[in-house]
Amino acid sequence: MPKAKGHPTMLDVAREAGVALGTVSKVVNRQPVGEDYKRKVEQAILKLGYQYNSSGRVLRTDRTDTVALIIPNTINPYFAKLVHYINIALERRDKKTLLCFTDYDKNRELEFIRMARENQVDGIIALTYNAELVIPEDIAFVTIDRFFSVSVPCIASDNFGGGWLAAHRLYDLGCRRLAFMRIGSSLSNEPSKRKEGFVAACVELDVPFELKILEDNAPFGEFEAFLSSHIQNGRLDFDGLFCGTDMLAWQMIQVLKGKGIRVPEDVQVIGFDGIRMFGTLDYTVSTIIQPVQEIAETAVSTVLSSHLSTVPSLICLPVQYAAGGTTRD
Amino acid sequence: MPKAKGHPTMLDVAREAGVALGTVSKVVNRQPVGEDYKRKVEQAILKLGYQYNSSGRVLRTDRTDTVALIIPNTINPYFAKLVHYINIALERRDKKTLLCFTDYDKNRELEFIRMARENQVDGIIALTYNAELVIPEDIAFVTIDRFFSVSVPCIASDNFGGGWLAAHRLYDLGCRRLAFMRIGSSLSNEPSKRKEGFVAACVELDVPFELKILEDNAPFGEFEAFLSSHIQNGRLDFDGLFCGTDMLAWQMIQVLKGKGIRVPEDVQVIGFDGIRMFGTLDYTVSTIIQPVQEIAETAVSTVLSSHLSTVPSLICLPVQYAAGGTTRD
DNA sequence: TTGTATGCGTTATCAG
DNA sequence: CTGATAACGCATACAA
Repeated sequence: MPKAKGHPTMLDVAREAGVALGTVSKVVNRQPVGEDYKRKVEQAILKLGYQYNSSGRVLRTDRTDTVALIIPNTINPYFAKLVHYINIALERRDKKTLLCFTDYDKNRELEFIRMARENQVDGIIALTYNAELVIPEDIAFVTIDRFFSVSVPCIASDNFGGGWLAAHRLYDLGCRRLAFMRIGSSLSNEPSKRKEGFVAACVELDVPFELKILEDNAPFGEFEAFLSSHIQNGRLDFDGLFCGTDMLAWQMIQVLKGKGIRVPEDVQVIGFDGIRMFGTLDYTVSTIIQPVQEIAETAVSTVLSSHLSTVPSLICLPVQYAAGGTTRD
Repeated sequence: MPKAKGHPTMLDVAREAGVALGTVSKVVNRQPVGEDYKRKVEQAILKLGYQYNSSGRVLRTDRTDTVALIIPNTINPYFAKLVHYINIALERRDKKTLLCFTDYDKNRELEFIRMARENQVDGIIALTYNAELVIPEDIAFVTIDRFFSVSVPCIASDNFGGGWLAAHRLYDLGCRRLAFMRIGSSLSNEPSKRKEGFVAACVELDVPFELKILEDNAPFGEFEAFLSSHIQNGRLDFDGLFCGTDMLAWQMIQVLKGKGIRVPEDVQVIGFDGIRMFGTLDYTVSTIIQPVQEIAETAVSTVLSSHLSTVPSLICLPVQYAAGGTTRD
């Protein structure tokens, strides 16, 4: 009979079944046990309404089967998708997800890492823009989109290839003068290679191009000014625009429309990310699709196997183009 | 000196500092301790690189400071927003979020609840469409958008009021014949009250209206057929449309455009949820905004205080209208 | 105040 | 294959 207070434990079950504590543990963990014993234990479990309590095992084994996911937020649809597929991938491996939104706050990131270690997580997957982040060596750590060092595996899209693809696509669609726009951290992270790939392709194709890159805190109006400066007599002087993200592409399209420039008739626009309306409907703009599911899957399998220390330090996964109404294909 | 294997524990710190184990515990937990002792302990912690390990406390106190969040996915922007604000609200109270995506799978829901209890979570917040779900009585449980019983607090928007508001708004904007469309579970959950509020307002305003409600598995084409059947000579025979969600509103607008009906010139459309482009830009359609942040805040404070058993069983939070380009305001 | 000792629920070892 | 018992790291009641 269980003690008055609290739930029954394995010991209670053992007493009820008339077997030893260890036997109960084995039954619960599906280890080989005599048929008779197994049945007796199972009956006792049912009778007492025993519920397994993992905190004992955590203390004993240091295994929580939990992975911490550190990401800015889930409002941004790209992050939301990432969180979704990472959780699914962990779920499939019987791991739990401890979720941490940083809102780009450096202190919060540090606090979360501390907390995660305190909770003995089996690993950490982080998407962070914190340049100064010091990554603990004694815990499995995998980053997304941001390379820290060879000892910390980083998973990302083929951002360079995506930029290259965008330029080529615009060229193939008839554009002969291109522009690239982006906003965001001056940090040299993987997504910044989108520009490099774009520029490389432009040079390769021998097509003239413009670049407009804003810092995080720059006033948005600078983009408008940039566009205005390229409009002469109501005509834009470039006919292909590649934006660092779908969101920026969308915003720029609104600005262009406000200035009487038609998309895709006057200028064709390609974004990056592969965001869909409401997550599942049409693409918001023509775009370079990030393989979010593959990124998630790779991050998870990497973080769970990273004790092997034979994992590559940077994994780039292939992107893909999709038309979304802002190009003439 | 810590034992060769593993990290140093409080006992190691105590030995290093020349104090008792209990004293270390008190310093770590910020309980009153003599200045000298405190300093000695802190130095020892630094010297050994001691890291607090919560698994001991969990076993000892049964407190994990963790809440499980069970939700279909994070692809749907409404869910994504909810996850975001719930995590933030928990964070602010120094609680951790254990994330579980069900993808509408009933077995997964049950599995997650079992897992959550196994992990001794302090409470569960669930958004579920499972009608048969049996909610454990011995754990703090709060639902969102779905009322189960008076002993399980449910947090939701004022869905009835939202439907009422939508009809009134359309009327005020000049509409004189209305329609309502919705798709989804036949389950009698809180969101289904959107229709009731809409109907009540139509009756009150003495304005004629149509209803088109599809089951989850119904072919989408039925909506198109419905719209087609209301088009005579290229003109729609109603001038105001209220949809159960922003997503449906968006889809219907595409269908209408395909049939040559202009929005908002020929028909004004209002959705429900308050979804914005990319989470932060313009509203996707004119809409009834759900107070997601308040829902999150309320769910969290309720689940954390639900041992008081004085909490109300249904809390409806006020909604609000916002123009989003699909109405003539 | 500080120190000591016990127990939380489980796993794992080792002797029957 | 089973039974007894010792950890695991921490909190806390109780003794000093």
